[in-house]
Amino acid sequence: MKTLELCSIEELDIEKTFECGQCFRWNADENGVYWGVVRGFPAKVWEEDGKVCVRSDAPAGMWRDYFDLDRDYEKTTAEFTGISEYLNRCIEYGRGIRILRQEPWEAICSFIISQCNNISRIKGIVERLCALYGEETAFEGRKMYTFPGAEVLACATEEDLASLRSGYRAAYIITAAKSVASGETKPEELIACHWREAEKALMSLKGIGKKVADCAVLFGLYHMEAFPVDVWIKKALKEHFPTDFVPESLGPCAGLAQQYIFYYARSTGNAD
DNA sequence: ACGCAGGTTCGAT
DNA sequence: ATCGAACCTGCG
Repeated sequence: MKTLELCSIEELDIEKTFECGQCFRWNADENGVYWGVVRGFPAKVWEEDGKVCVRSDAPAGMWRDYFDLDRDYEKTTAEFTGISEYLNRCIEYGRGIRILRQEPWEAICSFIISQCNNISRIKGIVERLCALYGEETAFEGRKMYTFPGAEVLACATEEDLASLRSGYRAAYIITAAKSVASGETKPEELIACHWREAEKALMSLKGIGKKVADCAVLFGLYHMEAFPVDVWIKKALKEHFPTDFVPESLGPCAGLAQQYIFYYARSTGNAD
């Protein structure tokens, strides 16, 4: 077990990053310390003396990758700064957010669950899923669970998943799990190919439409071009962007812009 | 109580 | 192509 000083709190704002809606398994305790499990490793993350610290057994280098720390966000953000006053405000408001490089299957499965749900319920379902089918690992006196692999869920039936209370999404989870477990869907290939290809492949699965596919492509397959459009983004686009706006105009990291807009729109609209 | 929540599918025009 | 309704569940 080791503690790492990861980066400055300017480079990474853990609260914004974990609460902006891109992930569902990081939870803050009463001290503002975040607990989660990444790629099988339980961990906690906190701020101390202007630094972000992380404690875990994960191999060196994993956290820089997970938090996308080798990308220059100032430079990336500059690509879509100045396009509109509104977008500038979103960028300013979301400064410190980083796009997490989540596990492919976890992202696919989590965003299937996210459809037509609010964040607290999504988190509840995901937590029950991990407790039921993930591996238990002890960490600083807490029981934590890994995200179950597709091969495990591929063997489950809808009845098996009933206790998750995921509703009609249970069938979608199983379909996707079977596709990944059988090798019909190969996440590594979807990471390597063009993001439109990955989007198309995911959309061929039942229960995955454009929005869920784009979330998985952005957060789990690391294609920063993807620009998921949900009700909040739709509303923001309608109210603050020209009618002929296309996400491609934001450049190769449109997905980051999406997350700034989403976070701002949701935080200032209402929220759960 | 009853509509709605980070959508998607299916059947009817 | 486009348009609703239906789909589980739970929270306000």
